[in-house]
Amino acid sequence: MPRTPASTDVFHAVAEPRRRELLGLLSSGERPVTALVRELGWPQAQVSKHLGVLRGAGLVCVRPEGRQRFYHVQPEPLKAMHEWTAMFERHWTRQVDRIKARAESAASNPTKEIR
Amino acid sequence: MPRTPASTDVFHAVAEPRRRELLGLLSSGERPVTALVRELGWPQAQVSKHLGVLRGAGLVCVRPEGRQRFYHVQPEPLKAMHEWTAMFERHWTRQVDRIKARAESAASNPTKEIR
DNA sequence: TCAATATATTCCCATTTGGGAATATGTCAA
DNA sequence: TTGACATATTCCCAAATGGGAATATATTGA
Repeated sequence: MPRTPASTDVFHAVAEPRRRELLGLLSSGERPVTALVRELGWPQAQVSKHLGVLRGAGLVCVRPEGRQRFYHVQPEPLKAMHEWTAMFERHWTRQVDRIKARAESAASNPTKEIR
Repeated sequence: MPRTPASTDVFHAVAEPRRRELLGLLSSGERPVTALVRELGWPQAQVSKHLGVLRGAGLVCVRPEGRQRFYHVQPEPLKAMHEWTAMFERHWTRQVDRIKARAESAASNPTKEIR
């Protein structure tokens, strides 16, 4: 059974907190690698490697300019993730409803045990 | 540098496609392990192991009943993921706008090169 | 052409991961 | 108590992962 490698799978790619941080940074605008290295404070090799994974997952795109490479976010795959999680939206809204109902019931019956 | 283990981190937990499948199944309602094994067709040990990871990440909850254990989705952590991806929403909506604008411009200037 | 700059890739290593098989644990029913 | 059933855990293994250090590649300017 082949596992889905982080190098091509969006979910795996963003599972790494560092890569989320990197993406977050890029979300505020296109940047060359040097800028990322400076802002993140990581070794350059690591930044490049993480960018490589994000690139493989289609989460970022490169625009070469001279000897620099400007990276920017490619949001499509994240949209898929967003939609997958949305599948469970009704669960958490329902849960909030339950909690609210419980709180209200507790407020009107102060002696009653909360459960 | 400690990595975030799949056993406690939501993003890692959900990075595994099998676990997404499992969650998807559970999203349609609480079930005992036996039912999951039957519906998924995986070895029982694997189902239990994946459930263990999901449990560790707070994504599912157990309700013991006799010798069975009923699992159900615990949506809170997914909400966090949903919100994280939402951070990039403006990117994909903007991108759609760009694509639309391009298509419209192409439609009104049929001879112009698309870029 | 040569040196400097920007970035990617390679090699090595410790750790984690998921699968398979076997086994342990807990619960019920006879 | 004993055996069947439901589920979790352990052990072993091959593969993948991220970090560090070093090195390769490409581009620009002197």
